[in-house]
Amino acid sequence: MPRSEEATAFFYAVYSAVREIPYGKVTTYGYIAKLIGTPQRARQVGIGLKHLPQEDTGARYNNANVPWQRVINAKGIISPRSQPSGAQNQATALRAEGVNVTTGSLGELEVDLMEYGWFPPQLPSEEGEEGNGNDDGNSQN
DNA sequence: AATGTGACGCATC
DNA sequence: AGATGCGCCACAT
Repeated sequence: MPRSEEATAFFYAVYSAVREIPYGKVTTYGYIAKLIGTPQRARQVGIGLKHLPQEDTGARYNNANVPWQRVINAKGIISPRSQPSGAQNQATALRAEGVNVTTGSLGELEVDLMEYGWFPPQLPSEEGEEGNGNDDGNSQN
């Protein structure tokens, strides 16, 4: 693992938090950052997912046990900066679990956060990890 | 070692 | 409304 201890620990916290996102729900990079106690590091959350290991590397967190597809940006749009087909790939993965992904006129792949967003409240003294995660958080209106 | 880039988000203009 | 600036900091060159 080519990263510093600190970066590795941060990435692990990210992966661990992402694993808490329920099937068929999505959340944002910024929210994951907030959940692990570093609300200003949404960008680093993206970096962590970008470097999520392949399943066959044997890494304990990998693209098979971390639902990376459930993380999108705060605008409710699948990050267009991934691989050329990466965004489409992510959309396909989300649709496979029942998430309605719409395509905008400019090709943006959007998810309705009111409908599918997962934003449970986190306790002030609870950072790094949280044992619960039951609320599905969608309380529109 | 230094600089540029970027799976982001929010305040401002 | 859309555009720009800035904080954040791991990684590639």
